[in-house]
Amino acid sequence: MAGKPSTQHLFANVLTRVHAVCAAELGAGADLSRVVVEPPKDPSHGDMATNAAMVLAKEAGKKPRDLAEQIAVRLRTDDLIASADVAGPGFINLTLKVSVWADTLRTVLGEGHSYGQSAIGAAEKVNVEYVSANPTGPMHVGHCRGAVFGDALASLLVFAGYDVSREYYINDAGAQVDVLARSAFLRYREALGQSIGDIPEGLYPGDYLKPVGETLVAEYGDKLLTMPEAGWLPAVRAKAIAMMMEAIKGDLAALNIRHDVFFSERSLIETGNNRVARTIDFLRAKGDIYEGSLPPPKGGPIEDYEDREQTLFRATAFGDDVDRPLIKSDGSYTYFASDIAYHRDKFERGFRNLVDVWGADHGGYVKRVEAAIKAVTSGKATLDVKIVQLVKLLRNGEPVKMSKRSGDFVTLREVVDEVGKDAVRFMMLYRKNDAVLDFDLAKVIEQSRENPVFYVQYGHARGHSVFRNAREMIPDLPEEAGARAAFLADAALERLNDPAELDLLRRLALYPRTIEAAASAHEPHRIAFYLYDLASEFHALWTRGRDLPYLRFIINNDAEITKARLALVQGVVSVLASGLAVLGVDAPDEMR
RNA sequence: GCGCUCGUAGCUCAGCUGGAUAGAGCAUCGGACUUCGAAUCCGAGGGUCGGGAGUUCGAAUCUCUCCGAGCGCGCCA
Repeated sequence: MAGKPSTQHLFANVLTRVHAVCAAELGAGADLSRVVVEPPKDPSHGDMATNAAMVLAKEAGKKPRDLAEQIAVRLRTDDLIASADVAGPGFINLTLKVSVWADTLRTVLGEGHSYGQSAIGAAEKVNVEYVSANPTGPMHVGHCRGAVFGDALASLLVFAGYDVSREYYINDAGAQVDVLARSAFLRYREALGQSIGDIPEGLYPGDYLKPVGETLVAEYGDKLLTMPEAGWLPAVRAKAIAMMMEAIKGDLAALNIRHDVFFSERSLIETGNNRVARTIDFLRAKGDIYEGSLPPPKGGPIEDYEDREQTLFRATAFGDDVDRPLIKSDGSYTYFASDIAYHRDKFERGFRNLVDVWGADHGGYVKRVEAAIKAVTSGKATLDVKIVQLVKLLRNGEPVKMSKRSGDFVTLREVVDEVGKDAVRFMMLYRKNDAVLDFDLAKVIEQSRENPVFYVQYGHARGHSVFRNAREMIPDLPEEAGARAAFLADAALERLNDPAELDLLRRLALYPRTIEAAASAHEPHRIAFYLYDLASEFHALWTRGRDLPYLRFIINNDAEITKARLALVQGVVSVLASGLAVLGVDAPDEMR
């Protein structure tokens, strides 16, 4: 937010000041891009450290430590900085004035739920595509990681100032939706009282198609029975897809996941506006398409392999390993051909930043789509494909058995019903997206430190427990968060000077930085880990009050310190709620 | 065979896009409940960051090369 005070992001604020000093020292032309200000690993090194002198020494023609000392001299006059010391190979360690931390808390209280918001997105348009599960049945548990990841990433990007569109690509054009239609037609006959026996191999056997059959009866009676397949298939297919998408949207709603755009693959080839054909023409005009044959694949013998001439996209010219076919032998487009047109459509809708969230089994597909995007946008758009790895579903450490019979998979809804939306969402995000994840149905509902979902939510609830207790002493402490923050903002915050309290304040100051780093890396898991750390420090301070009564939040004969500490608790609660909201996890006021 | 991803404490994982002595949880061992809910906290031990080479002031992080695991590999989506 352009109008916000720069003090909201303490690290950015100090970096600006360091930059100014470096420019004064080296001249305005100096390249400051590698200069960073970051929290040192070792707290004895101060509050922040900068590598400025080491990065700039070569350009300045000076020894790093000498340059560091020159920069430090100037920094010492800064009104935020208490001391600046040169250390190690040329680090400048900064200790901030104690008043900075009270000011930070005032900022947290004043900004409320917008504390941590960033402007790095500069209102740029970003398209995040996620889920995109085939509309052939309800969502199963394998879908949920990408769904949660994409949704949280989108929220994170919004919080970081991007203009985000959440998109779902409906694969409603391939052979699998014809199979869906035939499967639904069987259920239609069944609903008309015909005996259909076992579902033949190759069709979808799940009971979830029974309502589709019943709906078809309600709409058509027995009229479809007399038609040839070519007669009924389009209508049955359309109805089945529509009903499957409704089911999927319901499953997603159970996880609080929504999309702005549902984009139909079929719509790309609609008569009169065949965007696949147009895209192929476009590429052909650029010379990126040719007729030729490919060497046989190496993975193993392919049945009915036939060397034939086909229409190929010159993917190798854009970094892929092999050129890719666009048209099948029956004349229809390959999935890839549609996908190129789809991504080109995103570009034409004005998106220059594209994010696709895919499952691990699509990893081999990344290079060709990246190549296609380069070709189709002349390198003007960037695509970041986030691959989410497999989820291993466990119960008490034992793998959850899935039946071999297809159609009998573990549905996403079953998992959400068993452990709750919050546990699913948090655990899906409490791991890097490209690492395999164990999801234990028994552990995620445990109420213990072992369970990070609980641990973080409990931190939030504990804060509210303090407020409830405090009302005996301060009856007019407001219930509503914003009013409470305002009520506490004028407390004597400089009395928060215990090391544990200062640690917590430093952690709060880190939040905007964490948001920006997570957003630019497209890594929402960093928020989850940050929240765990914040909750941990809060729990620690809480427990210290038991051994050291003077550290308790509520001190009966000292209203001033009590109010200051309640302000600290409010800051913690506020940031916990903010981070949890980005992840789409509830922040309860009490645990039941 | 090729491509992508991963390899960090006994186990499960972080490591802030190259920073200082690599951190948590679990497990093991030892402590703290007449409290602001101990649903928690404090402490100890435990590491050739898969091996090797390179890039530079500086590498778990970047490059190369081996080893090992997972995923994928013309007209499936």
